[in-house]
Amino acid sequence: MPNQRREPRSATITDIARVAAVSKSTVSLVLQGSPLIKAETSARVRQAADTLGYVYHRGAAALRRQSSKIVGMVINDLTNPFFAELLVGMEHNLMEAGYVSLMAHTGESLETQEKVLASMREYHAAGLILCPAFDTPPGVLEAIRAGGIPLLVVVRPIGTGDYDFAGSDNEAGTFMATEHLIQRGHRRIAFMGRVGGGPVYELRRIGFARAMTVHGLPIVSEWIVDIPPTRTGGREGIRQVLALRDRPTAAVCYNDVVAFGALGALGEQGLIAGRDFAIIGFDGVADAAHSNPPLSTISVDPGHLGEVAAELFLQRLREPSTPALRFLATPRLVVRQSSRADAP
Amino acid sequence: MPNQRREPRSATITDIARVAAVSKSTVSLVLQGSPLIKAETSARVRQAADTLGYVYHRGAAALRRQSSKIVGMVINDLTNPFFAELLVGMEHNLMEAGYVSLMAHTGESLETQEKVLASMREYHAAGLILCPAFDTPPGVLEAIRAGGIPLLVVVRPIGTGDYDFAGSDNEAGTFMATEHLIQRGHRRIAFMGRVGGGPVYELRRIGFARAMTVHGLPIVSEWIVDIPPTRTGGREGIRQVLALRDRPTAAVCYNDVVAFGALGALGEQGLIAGRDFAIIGFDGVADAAHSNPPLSTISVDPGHLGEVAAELFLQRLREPSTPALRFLATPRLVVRQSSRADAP
DNA sequence: TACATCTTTTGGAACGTTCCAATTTCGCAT
DNA sequence: ATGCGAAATTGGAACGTTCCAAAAGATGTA
Repeated sequence: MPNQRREPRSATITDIARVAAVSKSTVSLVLQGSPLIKAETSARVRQAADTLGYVYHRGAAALRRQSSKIVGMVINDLTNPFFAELLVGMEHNLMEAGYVSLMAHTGESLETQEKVLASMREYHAAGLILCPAFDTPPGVLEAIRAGGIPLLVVVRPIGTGDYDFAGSDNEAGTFMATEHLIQRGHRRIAFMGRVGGGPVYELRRIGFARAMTVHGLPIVSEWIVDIPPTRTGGREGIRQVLALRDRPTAAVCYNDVVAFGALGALGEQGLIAGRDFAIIGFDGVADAAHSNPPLSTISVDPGHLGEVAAELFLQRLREPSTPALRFLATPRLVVRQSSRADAP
Repeated sequence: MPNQRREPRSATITDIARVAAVSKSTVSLVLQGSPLIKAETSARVRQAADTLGYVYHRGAAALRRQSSKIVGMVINDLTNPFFAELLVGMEHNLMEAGYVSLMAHTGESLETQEKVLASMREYHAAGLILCPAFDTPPGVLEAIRAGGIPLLVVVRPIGTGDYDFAGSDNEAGTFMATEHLIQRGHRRIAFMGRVGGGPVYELRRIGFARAMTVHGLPIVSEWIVDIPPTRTGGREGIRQVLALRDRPTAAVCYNDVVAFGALGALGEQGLIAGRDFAIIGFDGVADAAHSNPPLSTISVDPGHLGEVAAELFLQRLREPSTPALRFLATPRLVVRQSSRADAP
C-alpha cells in the first residue's frame, strides 16, 4: 500500500514558529541564514524545523519575492546524442548554481514548441534556454522577448536579431573537415545533409564549398546530397553517393548521427569506412569514439558547449541589461579510423 | 540590447477585473471556464485578458489550491540513448496530460541524486518519477514515501518494498537472447556486464544462465565478463573474450551500449559481427537498427516503455491510495546482422 | 406586490513565504 | 536608576490565485 500514511499537512514556517516560540519572521530570517538572529535562537529554530520535518516551500517564496529559480529548457531532439550531451552539460552547471530545469521536448515540432513556450511562461521561469526546432520563425523570439524574460538560444541561430546565443563555428568546422579529406588525397567529396535545413546547414555547406574551392576542386551538384539529418538519412545518403557515376571517395556529413548511418550503410555494402571510403562527422558526440569504425569528426565537445551555454545564461540573469552575449565554440578536428586511410 | 523594455509589472487577475468591470472572483471563474458565468460577461473578461497580455500565474494558483502540475523526473544517465528515449516517451505523455517536467540528471551519482530529490520536494511536485542511480539504497524510497508524495520507480527496482514500478522482464529477455544464439549453433557464449551491477544485471545474468543450462551447455566462469556497462566497457569486454583460450563465438551484452562498444572492438580486430562472432544487445534503442552491422537486440521499446510508465504514474496521481502498480514490458527478440550468421 | 427559486456575481479569507517598519530587549556608560 | 544606541525580534501587509458563503439580479408564481 504505497503513498498511504500521508501527513496531515506539511509543516510550515508558522508551525516552526510555534514550536520554537518565536515569530514566523524570525523563522524566515533563520532559514535565510540572516546574521541578525542570535545564534542561540537560530539553533532552536533549526532544531524545531528538523523535528517537524519541515520542507521549504519554494513556490510560496517565489510568489512573494517576484523571482524563481526555475529555468525553462526547450530541447528539440533528445534522441540525437548531441543534444542529450548538451542538455546534460547545461543542466549540470545550472544545478550547480542553484537552478532547476523545467524541461520540455519538442521533437522538432513547431507546434509543440509554441505550446511549451507558453507553458513555461506560466511557470514564471527566471529565464529560458531554447534549442529551437527546425525552421523556427523569428516571431517566436519576439514573443518571448516581449514577455521580458531572459532568453538564451542554443545551437541554431534564428533570424538576424541580436539575442544571446551559444553555438559553434560551423563554417570553420566543415572547412577543416573538408580540408582534412583533401589532404588525404580525396578529390571527389560529397556533402550529406538536409538541403535548406536552416542556417546551421547553410554554414556547414559553405565551409565545405569554400574548402573545395580553395583547393581548386570542383563542386558537383550531385555531391550535395539531400537527406534528412538522421541515421536513416545517412544510410540513404551513402546509397545515393555510391550509385553516382564518378563516385566520390569521401563524404562530409552534416552531423555525427548522419555519419553513423553512413558507417552502417557502408558496412552493409561490404565496404569499410577509412579503407574504401572516408567519412567524417560533425559534433563530436561520445559515441563517435566507439563506433565501427571509430568516427572522425569535427568536435565541438557538446557537454562542454552546454556548460558554457549555462554560464552565459547565468551571466545574463545576473546582468539583465547588458548587450547581447554570443559564444561560438571553436571546433576541433578529431581524426579516427573512418577517415584515416588515404584516397585510392 | 536584449531583454530590455521589461513590462512594468505583468497583468494579474485583478487588472483584468478592473478593465472588465467585474470582480476578480468572476475573472477567476471565467479563466477556469466555469459555466456559472454568463456568456456575455465571459467574453468581456476574455477580451480584457487578451488586451492586457495576461499570463496565468500557475505558481500562485498552485499555492492556493494545494496541488501542482509539476512532476519531478530524476534520470540517471541521459548519455545512454535508452534513457534518453525513455525520457522522451514519459515527457511526451505527461505533457499531453497537462503536466510539466522538472528534470534533473544524476549521472549515476548517489550524492547528486540525494540533492535533487530534496530539491524536488521543495518545489512541491505532484509526484516523482525516479530512474535510480546504481546502488540506490532502499532508504531513499522511504524518505520520499514519508513525504507522502506519489512515486514511480522506473527501470531499476530498489530493495524489496512494494512501490509503483515500471521496467522490463529482464530474465525473460536474456533467456530469449541466449536461446537465439544457441539456436544459431553457438555453444560457447559470453555474458558481458558489470558483475554486481544491481538487480537488473542479476536478472539478466540469470536469464542467460538459465538458457545455457536448459540447453545443456556449460557456463564457464571466465565467460561472465566483468566490465562497466558502457561503450568503453563493451570494447574492453570483447578484448577479454577474444583473448580466452577456447574462446566464445558469441556474446550476450548487458545492454545495447555495451554491444555497440563490442561491435567497434570487433571491427578493430578485423572481425565482423554476425560473420566471425555473434553479438546481441538488450534494450532496443533506435541506433541499434543503424549500427555497423545492425545490432540484434532484445527490445523493450524504450520510447513505448516511457509512455506506459507515464500512464502508470498518471493513474497513481488519480488514485492515490490503490495497491502498488507494477508493469513489466515483455521484451521482443529483434534479429539483425550482428547475430545472423550461424556459429562456425 | 410579495415571495420563492434560480442564475449570476462578489467579498474576503486563505495558501506559505518575504521584508519593511516598528518594537522590544540588551549592554553599557552615565 | 536612567538613558541610549545597538542588537534582536516581531506584526502584518503583500505576492496572485481559489473558493466558500453570501449577496444581488432575474424570472416566475400566487
